[in-house]
Amino acid sequence: MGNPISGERSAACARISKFYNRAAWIDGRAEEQLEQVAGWPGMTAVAGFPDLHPGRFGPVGAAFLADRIWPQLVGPDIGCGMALFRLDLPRRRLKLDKAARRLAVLEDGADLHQALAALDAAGLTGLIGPEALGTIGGGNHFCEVQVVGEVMDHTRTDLQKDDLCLLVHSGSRGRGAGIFQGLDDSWKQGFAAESDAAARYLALHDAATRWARVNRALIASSASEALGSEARLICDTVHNHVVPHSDSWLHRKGAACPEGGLVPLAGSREAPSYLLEVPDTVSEALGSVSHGAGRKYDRSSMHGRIRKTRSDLAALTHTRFGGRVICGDRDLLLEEAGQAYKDPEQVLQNLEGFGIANAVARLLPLVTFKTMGGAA
DNA sequence: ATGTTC
Repeated sequence: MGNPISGERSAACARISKFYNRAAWIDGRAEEQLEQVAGWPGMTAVAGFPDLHPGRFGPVGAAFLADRIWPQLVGPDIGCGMALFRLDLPRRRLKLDKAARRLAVLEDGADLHQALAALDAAGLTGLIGPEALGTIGGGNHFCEVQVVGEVMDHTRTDLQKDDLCLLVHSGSRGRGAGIFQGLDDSWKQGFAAESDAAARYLALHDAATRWARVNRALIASSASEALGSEARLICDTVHNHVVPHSDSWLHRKGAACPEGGLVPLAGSREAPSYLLEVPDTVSEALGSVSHGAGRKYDRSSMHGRIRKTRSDLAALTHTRFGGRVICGDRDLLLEEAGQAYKDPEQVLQNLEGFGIANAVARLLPLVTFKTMGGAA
């Protein structure tokens, strides 16, 4: 593996670099999307990562460099990302069922005073309100208590085996979706970088991205307080955004932007997550890396893959690691089952094989909090 | 993804 597998399909098509090999599980429709987007006007480089899977407006698990701004390549959940924290709590003091019950406070969101103070500290007062701040949301979002199973690289972390961590995956909730839906039709051809439309979008996008980061911090704060602990940030990495990059615009869709050279790779409730270090030495990767295992099966097909008897559904709330899953929404419970996701070990193997990431620590899921309610 | 989707 050494170099990314790249191909130039036509003069008008951006260079496509694929950071996965034949051993990776890649849906053919996602590759078609990758190739389609590479042909969009002004597209200069595209990178596909091993968590690649089909999305609504384009593939997820990819980064796109263009001379203009394409809001659909960021998608509705502007600023969505993953934040990893170390919990100041010995593993022996974590009782899974008790912890699972206590995490129900996440349903309420952040305390209003705390939310307003956090928004103010982020310079968002007057730009964006506190509503829904501190809530996880739906879909693939979660707040998960994890235990360090192994540290592979002690030079990049002070985490130790058996330390507890918190991995928070959430975004800008209704904010990003509102910004995206509020755009007029001109976005379909992309926004010229110097246009007023681009400036308006970017101002809203940047505020939503900062709000999402505050959201993840407040989720971690509520969760750690509920567990009688404190959370110390290790890294917070955005995977849906557009930012300036070498005189162009870099769009990340389900592709993580490392922070301090680190990024969490989310596995699933039935598989390990990883803390990765990203050397950023392969320019074709566009400063990006996989954000997780990536979906293997889409949501609707999961309804046909898992039986919906009471015992089958109950089995989904306990994992092979002895972990707990809190998800009162039955549809979401099976749509997000571990088997809906690719094998993160395989994703990691590809990332390491192409030299774009190295495992620092392996993290095992203990309590995956999704939502209390929504049961049909 | 979504103060949601009859």
